[in-house]
Amino acid sequence: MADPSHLLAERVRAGLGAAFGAELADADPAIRPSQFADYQVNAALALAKRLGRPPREVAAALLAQLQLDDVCASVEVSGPGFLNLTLRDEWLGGQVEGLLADDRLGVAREERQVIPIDYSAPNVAKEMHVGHLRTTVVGDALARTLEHLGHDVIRQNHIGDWGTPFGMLIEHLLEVGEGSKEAGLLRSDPNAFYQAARAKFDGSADFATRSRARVVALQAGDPDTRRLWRELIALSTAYFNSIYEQLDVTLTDDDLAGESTYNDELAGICDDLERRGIAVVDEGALCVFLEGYTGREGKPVPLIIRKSDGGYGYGTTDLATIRHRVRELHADRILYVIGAPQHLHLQMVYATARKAGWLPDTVEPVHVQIGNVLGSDGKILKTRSGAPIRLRALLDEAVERATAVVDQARSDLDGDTRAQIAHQVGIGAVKYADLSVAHDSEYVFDFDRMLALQGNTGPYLQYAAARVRSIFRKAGAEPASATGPVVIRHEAEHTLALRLLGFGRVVAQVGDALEPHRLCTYLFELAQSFMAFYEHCPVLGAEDPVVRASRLALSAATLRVLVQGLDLLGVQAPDQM
RNA sequence: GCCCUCGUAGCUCAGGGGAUAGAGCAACCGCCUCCUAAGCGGUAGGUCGCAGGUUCGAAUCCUGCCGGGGGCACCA
Repeated sequence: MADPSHLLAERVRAGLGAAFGAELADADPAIRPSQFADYQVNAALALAKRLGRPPREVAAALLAQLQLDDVCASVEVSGPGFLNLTLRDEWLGGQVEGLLADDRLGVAREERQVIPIDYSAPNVAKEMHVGHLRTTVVGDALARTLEHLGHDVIRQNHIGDWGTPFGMLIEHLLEVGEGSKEAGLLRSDPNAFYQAARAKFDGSADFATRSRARVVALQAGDPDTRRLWRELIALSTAYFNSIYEQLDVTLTDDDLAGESTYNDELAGICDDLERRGIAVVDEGALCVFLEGYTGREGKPVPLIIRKSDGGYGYGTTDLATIRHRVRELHADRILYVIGAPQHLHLQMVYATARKAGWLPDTVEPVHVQIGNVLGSDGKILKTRSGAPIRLRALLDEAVERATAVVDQARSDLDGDTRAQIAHQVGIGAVKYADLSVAHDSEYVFDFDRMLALQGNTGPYLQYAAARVRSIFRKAGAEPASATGPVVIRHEAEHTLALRLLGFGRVVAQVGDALEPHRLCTYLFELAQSFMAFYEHCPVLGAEDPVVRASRLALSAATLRVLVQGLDLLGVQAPDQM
């Protein structure tokens, strides 16, 4: 375990026991990062009252019993009763050497859980928008991170591939002809296809009638209709995949688990719930009423599982989905990386599934709420209102802007190399922008800020990694060959080393709290620490070969943590920038 | 009306019981004969929405209020 706070906590507990008796040995040592030292121990303040002694006296008594000489260069009582700990440079150096010898860089393997993750979930024949971008990017980062922690992640792309709009879409596809240029829009500009179908539906009573009939045929399993439906899906998934590829997202066709997957189970679910009295017919619809869910005027809010026209909504498919994930996939945790507005609905689905016995207490469903993306007016950014932003256009523009910068900054490189870098930087910038803010907070969408290439951004982290690589390129050495020994003499080295040791803890936190932005914050601070080190501590120019070897090792460790961390986020690190 | 969520520097956001509340952007001042200046160092900028409460200690926990956003029966 590379993270120093584990060891410090152990030592402080032992000290507490020695100073105040065994019954306090299990007290919270309250080790925290400190702005006045490497760490601070806050235990004395919390224990002062319990012991009936002044906090500073408690701190002094604890200090007298602490055995930290091998780890800390100084331990002192400070302020009202804090203990400030500063780690020994030699100890830190040894820990970094340990990190370099560890191919997991201090990330512990956790007890294996099966974790289906529901994310991305775009709709067939529709453009992916900024909302999809966020669930896709956040979900993918969680999938990568949990996998790295040793879990069995099952990606579930719950695409919208069923429902009444398909009558209209199929009729439109039939009219424009399969293989036509119009049909090809499904791959490149799905909204154009959808809107054309919609326009016909709204403008022609005859078309609308045929569309409705087509829905019936689709549900009845009419072979021709089914074939056309599959064609729609094939074209749409080609579009999704092209976006995923551009975004460097790990989703593939193997992860498709669309709504239609559960069609055959829906009637059975309804019958079962109705027979057991969990669902009742109300105003013609089959509903589940749950205690504690009331809406307007105190009226109970139902989870509708069968509409009054006999059709099924997403409540029913969501129940089928959760049952499948428990029964067939043997899930331990189920992640729903879905928009925050759906929180109530999901709570009701979970509660219904629990009531039906499909979701045992041992299985934890978690809604990873994705905050709405707002326009500059502070209102929700919808594709309908205002100028819709096509995801494809957004990604292309990100790469274009990066291209302009790379072309200008690195005219020495050939065109292909520059294009490759621009792609990694542009896409990385967009993904990092989505990942670096808390997933449940709403944020104001701003092209310029998202695509900015300075500050707390993906490109800043990529640049830090590129600078390390540049050092090794210049040295003609491989990072893997830089193994130390690590001797720390400069403050910037000390700070960098300390930072490096925190990686495993942060990754574990991300897996636990499901908050990738914590990893972003960590990596940004690591990159900042490296930048300061880079400015103040010449690596190749170091005269003392021992110092040079040590700094190379610190650089190598930084590179590995940065690249690994960025990889967990789904962001690539270019070789040079 | 009920429920969820947010309110922290001019802007975008971290921080979710501990010291003088942080970062980026924007502003201002410095730094390329030296491993990539997409960088580094510094200055300035905040009654943490308001009011109570709990606590030795509250931006953080509790209650109320104000303000923004969202949700609340057949679109998913």
